[in-house]
Amino acid sequence: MSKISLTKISEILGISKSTVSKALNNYVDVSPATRKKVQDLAEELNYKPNIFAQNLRSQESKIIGLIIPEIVHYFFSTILLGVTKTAEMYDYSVIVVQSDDDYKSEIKQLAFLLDKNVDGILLSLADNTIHFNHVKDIINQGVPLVLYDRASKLIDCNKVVIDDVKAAQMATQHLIDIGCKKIAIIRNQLKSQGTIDRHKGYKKALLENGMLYDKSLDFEGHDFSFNEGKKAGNKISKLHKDVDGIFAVTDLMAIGALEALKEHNIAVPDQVSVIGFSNWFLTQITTPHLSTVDQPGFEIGKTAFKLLYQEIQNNKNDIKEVSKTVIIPTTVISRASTK
Amino acid sequence: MSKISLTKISEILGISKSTVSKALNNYVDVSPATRKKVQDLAEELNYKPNIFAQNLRSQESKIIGLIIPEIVHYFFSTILLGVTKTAEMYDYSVIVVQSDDDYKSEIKQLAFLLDKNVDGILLSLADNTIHFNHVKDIINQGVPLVLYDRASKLIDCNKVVIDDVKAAQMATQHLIDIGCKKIAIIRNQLKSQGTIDRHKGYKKALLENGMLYDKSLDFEGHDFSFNEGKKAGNKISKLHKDVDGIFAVTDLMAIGALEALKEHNIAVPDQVSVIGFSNWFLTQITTPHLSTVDQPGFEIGKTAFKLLYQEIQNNKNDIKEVSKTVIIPTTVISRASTK
DNA sequence: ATTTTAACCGAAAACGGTTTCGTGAAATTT
DNA sequence: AAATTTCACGAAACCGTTTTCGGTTAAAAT
Repeated sequence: MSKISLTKISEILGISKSTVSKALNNYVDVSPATRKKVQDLAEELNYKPNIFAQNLRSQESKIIGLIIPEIVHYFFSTILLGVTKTAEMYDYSVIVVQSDDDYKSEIKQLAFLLDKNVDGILLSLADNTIHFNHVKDIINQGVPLVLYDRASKLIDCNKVVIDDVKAAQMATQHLIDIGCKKIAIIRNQLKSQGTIDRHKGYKKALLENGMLYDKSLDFEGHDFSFNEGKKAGNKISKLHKDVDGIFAVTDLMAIGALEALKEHNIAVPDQVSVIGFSNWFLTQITTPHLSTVDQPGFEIGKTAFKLLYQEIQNNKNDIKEVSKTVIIPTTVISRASTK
Repeated sequence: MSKISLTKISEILGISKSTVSKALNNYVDVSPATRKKVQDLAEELNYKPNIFAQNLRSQESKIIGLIIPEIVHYFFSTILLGVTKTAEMYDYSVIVVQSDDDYKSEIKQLAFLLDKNVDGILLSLADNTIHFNHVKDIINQGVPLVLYDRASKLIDCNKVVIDDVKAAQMATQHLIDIGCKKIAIIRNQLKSQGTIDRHKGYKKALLENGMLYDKSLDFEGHDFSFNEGKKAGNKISKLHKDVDGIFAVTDLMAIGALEALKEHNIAVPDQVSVIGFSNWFLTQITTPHLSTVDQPGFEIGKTAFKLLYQEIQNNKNDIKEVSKTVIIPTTVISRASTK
């Protein structure tokens, strides 16, 4: 009934536990005969080394911590999946916590994870964190940490992000390519870096195609919800009957706009083309299906883990490397809402 | 730089590490004076006990494993959130893995978690697991395990589920209450217990209201996707112009049906009322907003953790309790799609 | 026949806590 | 004053593994 240990096996076989350990770990200084004896018995008794003892010895847990601003969220849960699936392949497991997109909570969760002695941390910054000492402290303590998706230039560490400017530019370019002449943008306030960059990308695309940025076509909502998107869509329908393209910085806003256009009997894509951002599951069940920018969450999670893993290994071998930032490419997905 | 340990503190203070340990853990047999000395120094040096050592001693990790069929899924990610938030309050952390809704993978993931020495496991059975020895074995080994959402009567353990029969019955009853006389059901094949039970509930509601179950109003799809829902919606629109109520066993199917009705210019809810199941985020952004049955994921996750926690405590104290099944109540959410 | 080398094994320390048990001194009771 | 109890502390075992460092034997080289 009781768990079997190295000592138990050594007692049964009448050899020392050092030898048993070595036999199981394929050390050279153990004879083929005893090695076989040991391995056979271990197999028979279904021996599993005690992880707690191994952890204590090696001072590592083979567990990483993942801090997510909001777990119940298509994009972030896709990242979570990418992280766990990749971690598994390296025999790592991941414990997940949510920061509720809040600075104070983020600090708490970091402390929670450190208390649990994780080998490293994956962090996406909360929306309202503007000071970074809590993160810098951890990095200075020598704990491997990589930022994903929401990073900050003020923190020197490995990061994996997308290029929001370029992605937004490509989305806008897509509208231009299909012939749109008057393109509106729907966004939330210019607070988070993501929104700021997407706004930049929109303007950049216009500029590079010799089109003027028109402030009256720039619609700002209070957040990036369905309702704010719908409000903006309503305004566009009423005020700008000549708008023929809409770029919304989130899929949710785009779908809101779609709804508003429908209510004003404006045909999509015949009169107005609409493109969103993120490629949420949602976009595949709207009518018409929504064109969007694919933000590959799984890939981001996978890459983030790999970076962290590398950092953990380097740490063990006292190797210092300069920080790098991996940019995951995004692609425009053209569906029925743009033509 | 190096981590500070009990021994280090004891050396600085010139007392034994036993006393230091006792001082920090508020044992009675240590004088107030030395207790204060120790606690002050520990505070000053920011001493944190080494979890690995504690784990080895206590043979517990304060970590539980959570197996989810599909992480990127509104309902399941809500459960995940409920589990982690509750676990935190008990100073437990949770490592998450995905079974991909597959029996073989489920077995692997269970082994993975056991290898990690988790204190207990939360499991939602994969769609295609019909043998349960892998689960029973673990329970017989004495590992605390509770099933959530997708459980089986053939496994004797703690469970937390919803009453699908009752929930579906209530949904159908809601349609009846608002005056529907001819109610169709849209569902997938009668394979998973969930679908079987929801189908039962539908028929039960009809029966109890003296309405006849009409096989031609029973629409079976190949899965529970948007498209299958839409197909069924199309058939209803063509074949049964007098149907005035639709119960779909998933929100996704309901939304598909909504789409089909719209394309046939059938007004919802004026001509047909539609109700879905699960209360996904989606249901709040359809037009009209979709009535549905709330399946409280957070509550399920929370309760599941609490049950598991109790089981872990009982295990430590050699208490055996009979298994119980907690049923989380569901509620009908009436929105614009039913009237 | 003696020395060197290789092959194999085990004792013991280390990781960092917790907990039992024993001991000496002081305080209290007879 | 002698016997008893209380108080404060420390030694040591323990959790289960890994790994270093010697040591013993047998085989090979001189």
